[in-house]
Amino acid sequence: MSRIREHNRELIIQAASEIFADQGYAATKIIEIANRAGLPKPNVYYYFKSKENLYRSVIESVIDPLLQAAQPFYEDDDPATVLEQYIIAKIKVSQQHPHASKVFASEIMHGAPHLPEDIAEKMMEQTIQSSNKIQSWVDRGLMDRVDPHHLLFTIWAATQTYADFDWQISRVTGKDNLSQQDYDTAAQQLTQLILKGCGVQTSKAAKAG
Amino acid sequence: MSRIREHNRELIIQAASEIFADQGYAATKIIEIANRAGLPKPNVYYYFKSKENLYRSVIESVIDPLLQAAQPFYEDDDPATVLEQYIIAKIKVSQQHPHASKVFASEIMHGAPHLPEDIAEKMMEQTIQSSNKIQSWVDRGLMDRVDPHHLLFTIWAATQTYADFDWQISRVTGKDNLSQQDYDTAAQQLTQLILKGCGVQTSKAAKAG
DNA sequence: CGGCATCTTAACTCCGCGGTCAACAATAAC
DNA sequence: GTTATTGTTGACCGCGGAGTTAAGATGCCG
Repeated sequence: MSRIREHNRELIIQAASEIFADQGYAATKIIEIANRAGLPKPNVYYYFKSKENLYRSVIESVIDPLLQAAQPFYEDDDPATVLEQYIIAKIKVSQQHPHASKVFASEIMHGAPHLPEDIAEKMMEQTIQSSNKIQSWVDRGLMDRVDPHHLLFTIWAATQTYADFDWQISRVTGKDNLSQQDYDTAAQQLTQLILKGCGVQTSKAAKAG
Repeated sequence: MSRIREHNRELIIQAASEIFADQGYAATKIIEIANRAGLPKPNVYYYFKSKENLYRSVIESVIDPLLQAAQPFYEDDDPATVLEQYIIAKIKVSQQHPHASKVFASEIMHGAPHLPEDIAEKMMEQTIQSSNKIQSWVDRGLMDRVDPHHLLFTIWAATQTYADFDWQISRVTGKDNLSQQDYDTAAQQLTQLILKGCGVQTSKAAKAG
């Protein structure tokens, strides 16, 4: 893989992720992507054979941050710690990968017609693990008797909303872009809401001991 | 407006809202809408002059339930009552108007390019009213010092997710469609989460007295 | 330099979909 | 009945965007 190839593929994927996020798959024109990348249209076809292929490359290029966010569930067993870290990680994804988040959201809203099955499975696997862990906390009396699935749905929705519905959020807050402080506030308030709302025993002792 | 006209317009709008929700604006073909409505394509153009016009009609046909959901904020002043009723109403919209919800979500995700400004303003107005009310509860010590905007974002996201991301929810829960019971559980758990999580004084006394 | 691979570009094809039209059928008005 | 209005239909047009091609430019080895 030559330097030029690598470089141009990156340019194109970056441009594509922005435009796919902005307009959705069907409304996106290859020439727009080419223009944003500063390249002629046939180059896009030279490096990626088709629009669909490019789209899949975009999705694949951004899976990692999305999957990484679930790490806290594998690294600890204290509900307060895990849930807090998970929420922070999720909001960070929305903040740092807004395009990726939107492409994914749009994809899932329309029934995930392009999502490779192995990726869908990986995410499903993570979900099962996370649910089981939450259930175990419930069983051990470390938090209220919540339904793990509904809890996850709420966390996903509340964290992703900062990327997916940024237009709405801009309008309501009156800011074109949220500041670091805004994201911190969001994460902190949501953490508080979830922990307190689920009656999580915030036992730092459990971690220290 | 003749009977036939009224009837066919309804058929088309119903079909259109399903397909727009399913595929998004750009990916939707008029002939698909016509087929689902059981009419030839030119009829769609006879009753609605253009695709864009039809799309706007779809949006307008479903504004009411969306706006109605905010009623609880105007009918009461007890935080526990209002928030509970609001969450129930919002989830009911997701349950009863899944297509409408999706069309709106998709529209907003892409920067609301087709949303009539007067509708956007109405929603903005509601948001301001709701925020102010929440702020007044905070000021009166009826709940924790939460940021009203972030609280609303969370409620919106968590309630809409049951319509917008139904594919994901189906996969995780293993059910093609959620039952009435599932929606009730979701509403009840989310209410509990929000009320407890925001330290809302659940004073039925305030209402009775 | 020469010779090979990689990259770039303008000009092109193809086709699907938004939108139209003109003739026809059905209904309503009298 | 006659006429006017409304509704239906198949065949059509034009555009714009996905994808192609073939020639030329550029880099990359000796």
